[in-house]
Amino acid sequence: MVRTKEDAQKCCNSSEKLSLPDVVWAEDMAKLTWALAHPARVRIVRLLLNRTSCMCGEIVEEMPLAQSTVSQHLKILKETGLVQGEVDGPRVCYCINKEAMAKLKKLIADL
Amino acid sequence: MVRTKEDAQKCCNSSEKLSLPDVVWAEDMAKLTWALAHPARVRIVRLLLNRTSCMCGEIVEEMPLAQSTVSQHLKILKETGLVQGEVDGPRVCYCINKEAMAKLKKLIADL
DNA sequence: GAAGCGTATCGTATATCGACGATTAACTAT
DNA sequence: ATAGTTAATCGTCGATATACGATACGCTTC
Repeated sequence: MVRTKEDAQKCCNSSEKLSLPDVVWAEDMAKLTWALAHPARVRIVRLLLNRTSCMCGEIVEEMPLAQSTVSQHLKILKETGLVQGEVDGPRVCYCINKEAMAKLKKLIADL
Repeated sequence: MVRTKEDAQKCCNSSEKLSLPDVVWAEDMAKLTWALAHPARVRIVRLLLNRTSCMCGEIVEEMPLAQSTVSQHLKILKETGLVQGEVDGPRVCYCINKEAMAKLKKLIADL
């Protein structure tokens, strides 16, 4: 346990100027991480990564959620760019956006 | 644009059994990513990574938020394990939990 | 023990999330 | 056109997140 002011100094001995990271960068990061900040969305992403692409209906089948709820999660994933949907007649074929995924991975890896 | 059922088949040609990832794993991932799912928390984490440790008050100074709000974000970061706080007399010295950070990085990298 | 400092917690208000069923929209096939 | 299939959207509700000021707590110092 730190006890004195000197110890505190030692504890926080970084003398570098306290420069906050770019606000835009933080919002970017937050947006992408937020896309994965729900178990259902994590599972959807994992599912798509395993299958290269997937019909919306197939996703619904594998989730203990209503179709409308899954659709909402997919909408969020699309908005963050992590997932793309391609219309296929009455169906929609979802797949991972690899660039967005790479961006997320890089952002986290570079933390 | 995909047009026929055959094309759809081609689009979603994965014949592997649709096996969902572990629910626990998904919740784990969601919990950790949720910790970063807010710009303020991203900035706090970045700040701590730059400084190895930091007094709560210093964090508050750099954020456009009230002290109580920053304290709440720190609480969330502590609950997810990403950040540790060490009491130092009247102050609290925060630092990154490197194991938790490594876990997050691995989870994302292995996606 | 009283005062001062730094942080956590409480209480509250607003906004957003997450879930669902119902409905609508888009496309196919008959 | 009509019916059927699939996905998106709407409306709603309860739960949670986020923000703040006010207050309580813990520690140090006098």
